[in-house]
Amino acid sequence: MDKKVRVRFAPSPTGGLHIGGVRTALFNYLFAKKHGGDFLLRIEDTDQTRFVEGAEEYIIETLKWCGIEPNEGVGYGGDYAPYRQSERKPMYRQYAEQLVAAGHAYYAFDTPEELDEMRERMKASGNAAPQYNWATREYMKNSLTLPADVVKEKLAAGEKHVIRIKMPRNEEVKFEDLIRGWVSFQTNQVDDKVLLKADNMPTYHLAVVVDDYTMKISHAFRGEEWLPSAPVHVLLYKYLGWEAEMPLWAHLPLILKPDGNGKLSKRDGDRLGFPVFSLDWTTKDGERQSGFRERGFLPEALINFLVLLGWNPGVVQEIFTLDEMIKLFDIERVHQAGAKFDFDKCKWFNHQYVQKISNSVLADVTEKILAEKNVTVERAYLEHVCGLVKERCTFMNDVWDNAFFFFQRPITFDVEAVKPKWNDDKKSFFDVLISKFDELNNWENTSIEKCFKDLATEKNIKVGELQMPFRIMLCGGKFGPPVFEIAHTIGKTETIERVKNALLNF
RNA sequence: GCCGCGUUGGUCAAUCGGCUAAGACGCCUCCCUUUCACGGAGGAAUGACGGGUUCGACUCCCGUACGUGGUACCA
Repeated sequence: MDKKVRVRFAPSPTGGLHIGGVRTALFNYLFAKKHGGDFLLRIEDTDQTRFVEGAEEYIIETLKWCGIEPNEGVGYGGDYAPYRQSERKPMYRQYAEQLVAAGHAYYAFDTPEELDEMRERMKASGNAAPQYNWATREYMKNSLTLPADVVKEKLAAGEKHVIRIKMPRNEEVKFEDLIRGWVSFQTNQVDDKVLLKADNMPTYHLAVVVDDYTMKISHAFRGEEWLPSAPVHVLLYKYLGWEAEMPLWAHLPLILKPDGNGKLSKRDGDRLGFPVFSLDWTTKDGERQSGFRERGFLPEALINFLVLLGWNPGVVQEIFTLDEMIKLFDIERVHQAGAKFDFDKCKWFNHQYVQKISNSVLADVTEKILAEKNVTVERAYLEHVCGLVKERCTFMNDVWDNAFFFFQRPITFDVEAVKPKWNDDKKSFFDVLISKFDELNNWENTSIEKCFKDLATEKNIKVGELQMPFRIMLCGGKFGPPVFEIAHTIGKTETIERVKNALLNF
């Protein structure tokens, strides 16, 4: 690659960041790192969206949490500041005017009501999707139809207007997408998109082109939903005389809903019982959306899951570190088809990563949960317990559910699992067991087990039939690590107490 | 409706014309464990359809169907 690689992540801060956005950022990051280039964060805010409180910070925090931080842009600084669209407002007008002067764009004075009227009229006459285009613009109020002096007057009077691109007739616009190859469009299929709105803010179309050009972006990755407007962008580069500087485009496949139709939307998460946001997010209406982080996901797991959604390195390996991803990443190996979000697989990745984390980190997370429940335990004990139950934890915050009986006596007992086979022989076994345990000097797994089994043999009862009641006495139910391990961990006194206590319930 | 993009098991997917079509998630069976889980061994399950091109097509081309995106002074 001869040009310096510079990619950008340009979310609009309209709400939190959903995983589609995270994946776009991730691909940008991997590509930039792979080629030793820059990864910058641009914020596409507008007058309407820039006031969504905390959205920008949320985006930055997400990238930080995921470990895919930009090295330039909002929050990071750089030579091409400002990086916030709202702060670049003055420069867009200049380029829009340049296009008008060159005859590639024009002023349009139509009010929203007039536009609606036009669309209604066209619909009535059989046009299903009326457009402001080469045909209709002749009947509208714009600088193409109005006399020059009238236009001048209107502008001088400060009349509200927009600037629209003048799409040529019967031209073919094509470009080579990094993922899809050559894509072509007929210009009469696309309408005269608004470039500059009446409030002087650019639309996305003008903004991407101007920003990508002025920020020297070399490769532009975005969701597939932008593909239909790509010809507008290509033409804009041409009309502005920047054709040679046009970035290489890659339109990423969409992430689809797991249950059928459409792309995964921000509202799908809580509806289907899984998060779609990176972090917890409260919308303007006060609606709470849960995030992967708070749900107990590890960023490495989320990233690993997402990177494989729409991309595959062609090796059997599935668990990758960020560095490995960078090494293997190849934009041309990104799929063309959308991929459905699979929460089960996502959980599987998380389980894999939870197994890798240290007991100490797991203990940190668990400590907070214990505090909420007013349980205090020694740190070393906590870490030991974390180690014992880790393999059955899918989430970081699963320890309590799998280990509560290490911290407090079981409140309920699964008596149904014991009762049917319970008898006086077994009861007397446990009565004796208590005293045998009491005499036991060495409270280690093996000695507890030996003591237990020896007594079973002596009483002529199958060990297996005794282990289950023992487990239920200690944990309350049919779950948990090996019983003797539990007995060893909670200690001799506690074990004896629990057996005594349980005997009263059986 | 029109335009764009896509289509290998339920899901993520490998294959760059030679296929007895990898692997993973999920599901099922068995082993380990008289708990749950982990681990191990197996299993069921895939090229949308119809035409070409070719000695040979999942791979290339065309049509159809289906899916999906766009069709806003939203991004």
